[in-house]
Amino acid sequence: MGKEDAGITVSKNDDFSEWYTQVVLKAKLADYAPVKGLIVLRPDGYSIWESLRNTFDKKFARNGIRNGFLPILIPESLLGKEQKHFAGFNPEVFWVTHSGTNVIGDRLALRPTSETLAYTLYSKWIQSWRDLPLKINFWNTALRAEIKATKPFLRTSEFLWQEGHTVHSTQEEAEKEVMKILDIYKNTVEEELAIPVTTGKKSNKEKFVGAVYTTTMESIMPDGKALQMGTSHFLGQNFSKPFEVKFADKDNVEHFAWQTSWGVSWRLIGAMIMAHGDDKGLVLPPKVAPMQAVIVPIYRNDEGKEAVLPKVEEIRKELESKDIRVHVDEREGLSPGYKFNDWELKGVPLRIEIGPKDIGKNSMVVAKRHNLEKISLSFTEIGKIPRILDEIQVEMLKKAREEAESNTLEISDYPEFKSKIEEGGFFNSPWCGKLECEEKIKEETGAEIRVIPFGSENANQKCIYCKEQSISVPVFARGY
RNA sequence: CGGGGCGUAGCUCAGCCUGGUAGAGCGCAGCGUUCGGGACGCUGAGGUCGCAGGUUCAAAUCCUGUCGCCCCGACCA
Repeated sequence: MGKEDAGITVSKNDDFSEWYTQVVLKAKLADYAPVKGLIVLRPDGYSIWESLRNTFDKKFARNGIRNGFLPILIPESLLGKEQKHFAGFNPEVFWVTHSGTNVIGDRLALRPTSETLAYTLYSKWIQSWRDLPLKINFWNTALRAEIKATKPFLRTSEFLWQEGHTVHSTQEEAEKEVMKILDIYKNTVEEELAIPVTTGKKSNKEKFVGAVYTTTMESIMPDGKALQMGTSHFLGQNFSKPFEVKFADKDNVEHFAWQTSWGVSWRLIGAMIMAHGDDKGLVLPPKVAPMQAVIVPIYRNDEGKEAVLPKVEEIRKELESKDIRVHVDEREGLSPGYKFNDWELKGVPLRIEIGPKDIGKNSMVVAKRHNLEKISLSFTEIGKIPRILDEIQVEMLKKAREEAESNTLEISDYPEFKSKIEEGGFFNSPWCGKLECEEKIKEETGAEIRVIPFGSENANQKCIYCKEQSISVPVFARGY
């Protein structure tokens, strides 16, 4: 490849979709698998997932949630036990129908989600109020056949996620858990990935089919489309009844339990790529970056090399002692310019350049990936690096928040809604609560209710569609 | 599922119409010169032309079938 197409060849503004795919592939986060709709994670991509997983695991543990493991095959008889749930997933289930040449009678589903399997076991494990609450999280993959065009991380037929399943003795406690999880999701996504989210409830139409209600966090992407970042469901007794998840209370009366389920997927990585990337490639938030700083030594000849490398090594060790994930680019035969572009493509937050000039001045050039700013730091100021990384993390969230705000509009006039929806964005528009209006709006504009933000109840306005009294001001948007 | 396009080197593609030695650029390997924003020269490796049949003295090229992938229209994290 020549200079022109060594990096990202399209602009994020001109062809967002192509830009996204190129960043994923060229930054070496993932690659396509031999089977349509499936992707392979490469170490830099998987490392981001591991980082998120570690953060979530710590927060889950603090909340009394432990990890377990569930098998991938679920018999059809189990999957069909909760009818609405089953109907919702049926078109996209992969089925295993043979073992070798033998036909399997009760065919096996590759899990689209594990509620039915988990709760079959839960009903065995739970007998008494003393067994509650039961809170288990599962890191695994789910499989859902995607007929429509797929996109790495955003829509694939198999995706990495976590699914948490909790059981409680009271409705109140279960509902509290739903909110607690949503809160963990929100602060993790904002603090680690630097992506602002809007939390609230899904409409009845958009909720998880098996749930009493679904809480969600939604983000707006730079192309104006909404992306669901995670959901936390209150299941009520919708599953505990068919699966007989029952417990004897202190008064020795048997009750059906109250349940929750919740999940986030590697879609979060896709959101991170879209939210922060630019025309030079990926931009990683320091907290999840596999490498936080890369040192590029520069020298012309052996003498230069001998002068530069010991200093580079010294700096590397100092940074490592401060728990900075640092890498030295020792590749021979590549020009500094090539390396700069290469690391920018891969999104490493800080690039440190050390060459003969710097040795003379006792300083180094530090380039920030997120704003392409270059500063000079003396070798004695190396202690500032961790703080700079923290600042970058904060600046990235701030910038993403400003962008999201500028893409959020208050619109109560339907013609205006229709004319502006083409450009995308989050539209805060009053709604009467009726399904017909929600459906008509979707049909006529492609926009759906992404989230009804907490605290958006409002009876003082008129529904944007039917002009009757509003009950809330949901976020309408076109989605991924 | 309905409509269009494409399968030739690791990647992007030319060659096919009009059958006759399988090509280019980039990438890759070695050597040398380079090195502060995508350096250059030389040498070299790398191919069952998606697969299976057929026509022919001869098939990447023509015919038939088949498989796979990509793009556009109804569901989902």
